[in-house]
Amino acid sequence: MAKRETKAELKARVDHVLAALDQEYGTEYVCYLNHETPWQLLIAVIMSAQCTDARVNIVTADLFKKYDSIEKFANADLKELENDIHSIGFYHMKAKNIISCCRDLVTRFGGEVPGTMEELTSLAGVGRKTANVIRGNIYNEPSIVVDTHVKRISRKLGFAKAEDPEKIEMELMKVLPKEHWILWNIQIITLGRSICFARSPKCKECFLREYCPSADQ
DNA sequence: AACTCGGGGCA
DNA sequence: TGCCCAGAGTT
Repeated sequence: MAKRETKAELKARVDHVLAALDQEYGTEYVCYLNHETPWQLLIAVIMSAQCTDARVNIVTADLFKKYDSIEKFANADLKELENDIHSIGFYHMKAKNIISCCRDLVTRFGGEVPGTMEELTSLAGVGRKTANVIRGNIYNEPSIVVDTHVKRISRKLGFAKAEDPEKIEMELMKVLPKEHWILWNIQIITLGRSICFARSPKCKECFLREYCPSADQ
């Protein structure tokens, strides 16, 4: 952008971007992580930190057969669980956090996954990103999931300029219509995996090209 | 704010 | 080989 755009201009551009995302990816909401229950989603998201959903899904297929309840995880042997999730990386910390998290779910929350940011982030291995996935998916709360894709693409589109994920969240809350938040998250992640790569993005093929100040060419 | 944890994918 | 990747915890 040559000159600073006004709030009205930004809002108009946001609307165009949302419409383009809807047209390209559709409005059907799909969660990438395999889960049948809230606690399974929680554990899957904890494991998804810094690795792809596809790899998490490979692990969870067997994992949720072996550990078919929160209590099984809460009483799991650390070394054994580490081995069970060995292929996803950061397995030591994640295994330790999963056990600690599930013990808390049993002792503090009656075996249920809580729904507030404070409660969720008090659990081991759960930060704002994971908490917002749960709030959005399980509790249908308006929640912006700021991962590296959302962070990068929000910066490129000029929707948020902060570096701190929590501040990005706040900036996006001001810009985006909240009924779109969950869908927007999924669409942005899809865009990030298919076109808007961190390195060598395919701007020429991007359907948001005309709305993106950072597009090449 | 910087550092650590980690294996898999890909050039 | 080297570099990147859907984060969170600790100092």
